[in-house]
Amino acid sequence: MDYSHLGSRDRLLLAAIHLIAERGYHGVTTQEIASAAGLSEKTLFRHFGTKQNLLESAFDRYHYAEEMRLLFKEKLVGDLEKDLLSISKTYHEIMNRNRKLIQISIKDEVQLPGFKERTMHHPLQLLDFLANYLVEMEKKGKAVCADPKLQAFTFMMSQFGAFVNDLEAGRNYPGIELESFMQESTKLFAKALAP
Amino acid sequence: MDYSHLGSRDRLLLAAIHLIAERGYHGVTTQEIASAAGLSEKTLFRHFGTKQNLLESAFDRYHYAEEMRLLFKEKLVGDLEKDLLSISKTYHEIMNRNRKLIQISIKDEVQLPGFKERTMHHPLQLLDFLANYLVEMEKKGKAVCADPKLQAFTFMMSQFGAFVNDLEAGRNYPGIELESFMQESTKLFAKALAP
DNA sequence: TTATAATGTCAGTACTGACAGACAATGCTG
DNA sequence: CAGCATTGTCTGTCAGTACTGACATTATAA
Repeated sequence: MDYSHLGSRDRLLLAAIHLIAERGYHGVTTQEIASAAGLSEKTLFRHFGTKQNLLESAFDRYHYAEEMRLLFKEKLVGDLEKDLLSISKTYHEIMNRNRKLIQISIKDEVQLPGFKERTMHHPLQLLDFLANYLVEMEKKGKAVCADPKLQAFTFMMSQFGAFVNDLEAGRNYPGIELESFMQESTKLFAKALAP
Repeated sequence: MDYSHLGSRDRLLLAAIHLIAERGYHGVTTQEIASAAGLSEKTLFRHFGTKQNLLESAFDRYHYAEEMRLLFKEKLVGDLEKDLLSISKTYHEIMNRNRKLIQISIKDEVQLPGFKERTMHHPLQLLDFLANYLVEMEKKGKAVCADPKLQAFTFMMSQFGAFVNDLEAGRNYPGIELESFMQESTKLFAKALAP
């Protein structure tokens, strides 16, 4: 990775995220992180004091919910399949942008308080948005939802599962691309939820 | 955990699985594993030689595919929703029985060659089984499948996502139980795949 | 140019963790 | 009981690994 155009602090943060996501918190040394950032170990400690604080600072880069709120407010067109596809695409975009932090949070060997909470806060919100959306669609007669929350949850789990599966370089199931999964899964759910 | 009724070897294996699943390979010491097993560290090394070999031995306990093959051969009744529910239940049973090993394999900080392969081999087989099943159902006029492999994949991903989500004590999404998820998700897919 | 801030170097501390050897204690088994 | 296997204890080695301090070097900006 090339971090050369960034300031020292950012280079250290990115190197840490990259390496810890790959090998875990205890699997990486501060020396390695510093080298990957093209800096000395000393500089790392001057900036962050401790290894743990370095990781905590890295997590402050996690963001997510705002975009989703925007999506639900502005981009949906009232067509079940198209909207689900929009949601799916936005979801994967966000997840991929933060994929390394999410990887770390899944591995989660470090018991930094609030990590999981912080990364889970946003999916929870998405679940709410989606369930509400389904209720709205039902009112318009464009969907039938006996249990909107569970149905929204099922949709999210399929997307989440595909994302986790894709985390490991996506080569777990040969011949299946994320793109075509998004198409197919939204088509399936659109049909399942259609009146 | 109480391993007192087992032999030393098994106690060590179970303790290792338990602790490594929770805190990761590098997050646990051989000393801790031995103590958790109620044995001395020396005994651990007498049995396994190295920490890595201990983990490898633990992974030999992973099994999976045979049950699934049996399920597809004998337990399916030709009703889409019922069969999907059977599959879902068996899937979660197996995954839960091996949940700690799967957790380790997901965290995967250790690059023990063949770990991921061994745990991924079986889901791959399940995907095949399921796709074939859908083709059969289509022939009987009980399902429509434009792309059975992708559709099977979507179903599996929803189950896998729910499983991963449930891995962390299932408290990520309050108020949603795995049991009702299985009901709802299979119902949804049955409708999506119905003619 | 000069003062100041940011970085590097290097040696070192304190601690941890995987693993080995020697020997004693305990069990089981014939 | 005698013998053998299993385990415990204690001590130790060796290689990391987070983190520090002293001092030198470079870059930046007034």
